[in-house]
Amino acid sequence: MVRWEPGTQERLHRAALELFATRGYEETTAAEIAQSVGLTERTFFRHFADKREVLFHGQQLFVQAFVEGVDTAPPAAAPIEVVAAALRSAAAFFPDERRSRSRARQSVIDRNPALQERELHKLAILATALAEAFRARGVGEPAATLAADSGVTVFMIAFTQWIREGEERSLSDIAAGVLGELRALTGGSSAPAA
Amino acid sequence: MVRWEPGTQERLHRAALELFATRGYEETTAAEIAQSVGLTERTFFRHFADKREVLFHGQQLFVQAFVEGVDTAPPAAAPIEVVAAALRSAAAFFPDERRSRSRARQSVIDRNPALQERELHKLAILATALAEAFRARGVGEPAATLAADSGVTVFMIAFTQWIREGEERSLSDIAAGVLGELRALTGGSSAPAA
DNA sequence: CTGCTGATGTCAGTGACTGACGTCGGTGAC
DNA sequence: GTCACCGACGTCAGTCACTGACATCAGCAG
Repeated sequence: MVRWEPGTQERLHRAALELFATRGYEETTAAEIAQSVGLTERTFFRHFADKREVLFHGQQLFVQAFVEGVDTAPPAAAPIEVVAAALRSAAAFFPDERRSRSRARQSVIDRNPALQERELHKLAILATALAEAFRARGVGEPAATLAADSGVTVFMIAFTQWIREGEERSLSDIAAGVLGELRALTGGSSAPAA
Repeated sequence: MVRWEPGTQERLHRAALELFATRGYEETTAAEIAQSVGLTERTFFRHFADKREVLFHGQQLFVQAFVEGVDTAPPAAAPIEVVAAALRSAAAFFPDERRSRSRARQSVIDRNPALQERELHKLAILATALAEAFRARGVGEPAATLAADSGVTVFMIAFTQWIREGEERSLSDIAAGVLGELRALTGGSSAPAA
């Protein structure tokens, strides 16, 4: 018999999402989350740096997929093509089955400014990692940062659309369309997909 | 004789910046900031929603300048031209005399993740306001959001460069250059300014 | 059997914030 | 002139996020 249940962080993450969704983020204390899975507040804070962080458990893999999309793009690809490749790689992390769960999670974040701030910070970290990946391919500054930030912006616009009620296209398809709009906006040459 | 000194928020803002810069953000309590200008902690929190907010006092005018740049651009201007106009308007808020003070303030923010989160949030609010201004001009979605986000991204890259030690170009000039790089990156037509 | 390790519990403390209520010059109605 | 009201502030008590220090104890290596 094991002394403690395994997967502590995952259990806390699920419990937190559940409580935040039903009772609200501010109305839920860290102690309550911990108690709901049979742990103490102190243990909660050993696993997560702060109360917000519990909602972002597992994001690491997503960032990794996004960055790998940049790393594995053909060496000769232009930055904008690399962004497109990274977008496809990142979008693969959100198959359609996940749409409903993603929507629920985003709803919690959208309802609380403190959580929005943390999300923005995570995206900034992602953009920093992407910029570094671009530099590793030989892209200079400020092009690397511009490409990274643009990629994140396009992704978030596409993601927001993806979880919208009634939307049925895949995240990858939506992202490709938004990237086309960006090209049209700044370059003026390629028209956005219909 | 007045009962209280005027300009309470401004005094708190200055005192906070001073203390954060010398002692560090986390090592400075809200009560200390308040006491340093002869007030109590309770009064501090009547003027600022939280401890971070004191550092962002006055940002409203900057956002206003940025948005007005969009509003006052020629009706026929293409979105990318409108972004350029908004950038000039926003950059006018940071004349070269302000470079040193801006650098000091940014240094405080860069040293603390909590402050970075708040700054990101402020930028997100700015981007939202800009997107609304674009929509008011008849720009649809996602173009409006893309233009707004791109404008903010370009501004921040330029701002970061502007406060760099040794940099002597004006913020406006730097921003114009970065915008050119963005066009080159996504459109591929116009080369960045040398 | 013994000693060490790692995840957890317990406890006490700090600091960010908040609600309730009291204080008191300044101001306008009369 | 006075008197009621208002607005900016002080005081106090309380909650909750978070932290450091120390204790506990099943499992594992020897």
